[in-house]
Amino acid sequence: MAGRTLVYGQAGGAASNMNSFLLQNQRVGGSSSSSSSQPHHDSLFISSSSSSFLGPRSMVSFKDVNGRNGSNKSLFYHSFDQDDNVDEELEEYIRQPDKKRRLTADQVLFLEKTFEEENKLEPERKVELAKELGLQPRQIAIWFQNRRARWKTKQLEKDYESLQASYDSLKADYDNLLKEKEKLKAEVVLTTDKLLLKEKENENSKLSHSSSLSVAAPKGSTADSACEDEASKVSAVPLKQEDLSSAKSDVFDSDSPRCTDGVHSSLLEPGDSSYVFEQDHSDLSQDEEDDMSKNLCIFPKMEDANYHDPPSSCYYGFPVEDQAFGFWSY
DNA sequence: TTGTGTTTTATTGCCTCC
DNA sequence: GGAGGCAATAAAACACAA
Repeated sequence: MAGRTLVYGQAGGAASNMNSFLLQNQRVGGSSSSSSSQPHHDSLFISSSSSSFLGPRSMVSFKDVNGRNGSNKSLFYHSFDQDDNVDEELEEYIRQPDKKRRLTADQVLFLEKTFEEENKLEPERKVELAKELGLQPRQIAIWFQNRRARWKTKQLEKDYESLQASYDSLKADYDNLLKEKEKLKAEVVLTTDKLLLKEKENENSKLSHSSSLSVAAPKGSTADSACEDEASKVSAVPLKQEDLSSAKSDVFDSDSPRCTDGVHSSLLEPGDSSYVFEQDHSDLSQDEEDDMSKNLCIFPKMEDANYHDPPSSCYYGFPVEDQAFGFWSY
């Protein structure tokens, strides 16, 4: 956009009115590093005979931002009428084309303060600032533009750090919950095992009682025998109330040992003396009850002909593991 | 002193607004 | 259509380790 490109070498702007400029060696964050290939001069006086404005290379001295050493005209404006004692070498250096000059620390400080108050400049304010600092309005605009870009970058970094912290915190919570889930899952398995063993024990006592009444009772299936064998190994431990409530509210793990031969129907036989617990949905909302009716398998009674072949996805009226832990998933 | 990475100043091209 | 803002980029100035 050529129309916007400012030719700094042309006379114009506030600084062009100056007869001469005092250049300082003061640089932003700069050190008078010996490594610098540039000549160092505490102050450089440019002859007023030089008719052309030095453009962005023009650095105007100002001793004190607060104006303690300022002139009447401007805090940063020093006018000198002398046009002699100018080292030609220095002048050549100063006039070097395409050489960038950094703003002085005081100039930057002043601009920073201004930026704190207003990060965008009205055209009038821009010209005013340019006069104050002895710079081209275009330089002021560029400085503010670059400053806004730096501010934006910093802001993005802050936002990123903030998001990172939030993520870390959430991740830690998530990990803790996962651990807790595994712990609870293990408890469920343990409780389920206890409950199964207890059932077998009850069933055994029932069978022995009935066999004493009917001597020629038929022997059960192989699975029955297996369960009986297993149950016979279990000592008679009274079932605690907490075990029952835990088993009621939790779910069974598919990995846990089980007998699917139908003896568990005793759990759901309210009339039976060995009835362990009843399904209580009183504390469930209607929606939850609906969900249960969809997802849970209502066990048939002993008389049901299909009783011995319950759906594989059903177990004790609880969803099988994959579904059972679904509501614990995140 | 030199090589290299960072910061600052300035340009360019595109976009939006009036 | 011109003015001004922004993103991307160039390049000088600067910092610093080896």
